[in-house]
Amino acid sequence: MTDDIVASVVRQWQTVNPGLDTGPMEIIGRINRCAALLQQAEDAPLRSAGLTRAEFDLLGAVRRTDRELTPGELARETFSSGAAVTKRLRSLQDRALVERRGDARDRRVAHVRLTDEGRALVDRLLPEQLAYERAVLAGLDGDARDELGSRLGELLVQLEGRLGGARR
Amino acid sequence: MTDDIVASVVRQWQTVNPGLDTGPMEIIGRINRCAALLQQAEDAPLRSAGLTRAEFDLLGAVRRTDRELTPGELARETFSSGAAVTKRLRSLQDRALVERRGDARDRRVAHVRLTDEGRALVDRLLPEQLAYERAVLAGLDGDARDELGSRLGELLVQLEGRLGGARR
DNA sequence: TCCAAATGATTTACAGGTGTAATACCTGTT
DNA sequence: AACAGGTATTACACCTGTAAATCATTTGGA
Repeated sequence: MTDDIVASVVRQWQTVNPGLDTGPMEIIGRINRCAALLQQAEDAPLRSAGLTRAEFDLLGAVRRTDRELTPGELARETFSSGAAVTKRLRSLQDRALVERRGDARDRRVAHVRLTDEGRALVDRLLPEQLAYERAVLAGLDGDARDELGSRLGELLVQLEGRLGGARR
Repeated sequence: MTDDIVASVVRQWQTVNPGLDTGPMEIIGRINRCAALLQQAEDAPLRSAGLTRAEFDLLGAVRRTDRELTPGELARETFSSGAAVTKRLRSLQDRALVERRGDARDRRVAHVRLTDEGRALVDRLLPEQLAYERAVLAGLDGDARDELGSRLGELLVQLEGRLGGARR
């Protein structure tokens, strides 16, 4: 049983400040650290396809909802600012991965959909990502995986409730 | 038992692409989502203290190791580029939170330490952060917390092994 | 009905942080 | 004395968010 980074960080804090209740770090520190490592690992294949993670998330959001989305909806769906979505859409449109269509009724809004190429790109990249993730998770046995997923789900519900988790 | 965001995203993918093995999303999607929500929540108190999260991480690294660190060590410790560390150090030094000292032997390297103010700031902010985290985690019972921490530790070891987790 | 104000969606302007790559400097070795 | 390798900084380009601007729609009286 080897130690992970967080365990050694916690030990350091305990040495330097023994009164500190470092309990939360064991969970939240690990979550942050896992997320950072995963992003680093998964960004490489995306970059080699010419995409940012944020761009991939945007394309994925359109793909999985299976209908046209407005920029505003995309901003909410991908948890980024409207301005960032605008810039990403321009770039993706220049590369013919998405198309914009104006709304007939309300000329303020636009509708975004994937081009065939955009859709094909997502459908090629997503299985790669999932395969990598599966490989990482193979180090845990099945019960541990199920447990982990459930517990994370409980925590995520807590977090969503505590922060304006307004959601459809 | 309510649904979290990831559950609904997974459902969307299953509807649109039933052949997809979305299993890994249940864990890794949740980790990413939790990390994003936590960072958003914890950045606010930091900003009101005039600090970036990255700056706080840097100060924390110096505080917990309890000795002077070089910029290079800080870059490795905080998982960011050397250039970013340089800029952060300048800014923190301008605010008198850290001090630089040149090495007598090897004049390439510098040694960074906290000023009294820097140390006081970390010691004021860290308990706040931990208290917030404790409040979030209070929604899970003790066994669930222990389980979650252990499982995340196992996963993190996997990830560190798979990526050059060179670590003391 | 008509118009002014309020509301709303999106885009543009600007400032700040980050990483890569190029640069400056230092050390130890041959 | 030159060079190979390591450390820190600077230059540049890019991405992001906040805030302001633009344009369209809806609303609430007169």
